[in-house]
Amino acid sequence: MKPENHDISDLLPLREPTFYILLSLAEGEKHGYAIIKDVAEISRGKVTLSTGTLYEALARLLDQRLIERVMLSGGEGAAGQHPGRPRKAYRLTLRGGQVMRAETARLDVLLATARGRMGLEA
Amino acid sequence: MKPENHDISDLLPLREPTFYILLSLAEGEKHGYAIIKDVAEISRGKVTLSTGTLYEALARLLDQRLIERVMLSGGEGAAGQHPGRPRKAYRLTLRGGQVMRAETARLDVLLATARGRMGLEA
DNA sequence: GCTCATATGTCGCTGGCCGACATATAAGAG
DNA sequence: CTCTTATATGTCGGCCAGCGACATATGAGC
Repeated sequence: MKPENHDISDLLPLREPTFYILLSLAEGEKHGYAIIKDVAEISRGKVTLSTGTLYEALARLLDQRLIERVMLSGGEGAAGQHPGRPRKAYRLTLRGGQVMRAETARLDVLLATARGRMGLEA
Repeated sequence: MKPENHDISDLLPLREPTFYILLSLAEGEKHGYAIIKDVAEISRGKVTLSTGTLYEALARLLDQRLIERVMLSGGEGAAGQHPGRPRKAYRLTLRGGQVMRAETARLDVLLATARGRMGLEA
């Protein structure tokens, strides 16, 4: 076996930035810069990804096959016109979706446990 | 003002081990070794703290005043008899409780956001 | 021509986690 | 009495994700 088939639970406690990146891609495929703006929006300004965090995370997530590169365009006269370097779009893989579901489930249990301990006692 | 009064939100995305340590102390004061066993129990075996993680975290949390040392015993003929080195017990401070509530609130919002994005669309 | 928003990427540092190791002691087995 | 086991605290080196700073590139608008 070569391709390093990691168990999903091995990569599980996702850090906040990583979680938001995958969540952003869960809505639909995007390129890096769009992810930064989207994450800032859905976190209501609380999480502003630095480019270092973002592009390093994307490389790592590609390596873990949680996301994959997307061919942008493919033709037509599609106005691919935009400022900046050529875009590279990414999409959540099935595996990536599994990880997201596993992580939300983990957080769910964590929250339930915390709620059970705080407030009701002490 | 000297004592480095950090804003609560500054220390906010708690890592999983740290979250469990504080959660364990939310139930009542404990010493280090007891925290390790308790965390293993409430996480249903998923989180087993190494002593490195635990004692370094305790030192850090003391520094941030999220927990405080507790005088154990104080007298009587109290059977403080137990194996191992002398215990050092810790307790959650008011500030520590605030951090826990802020963190659970953060996770709550995060989960709601994630639920809104996944499943309902894509 | 200059600046601005868009767009991708690298690098060094830091902080928290982790495994390995070190130390200490009381209880119980043999 | 010794040996093992469970209890108990602590240090150290390495790793990895995040982060700020820096670098680069380009189309649009002034």
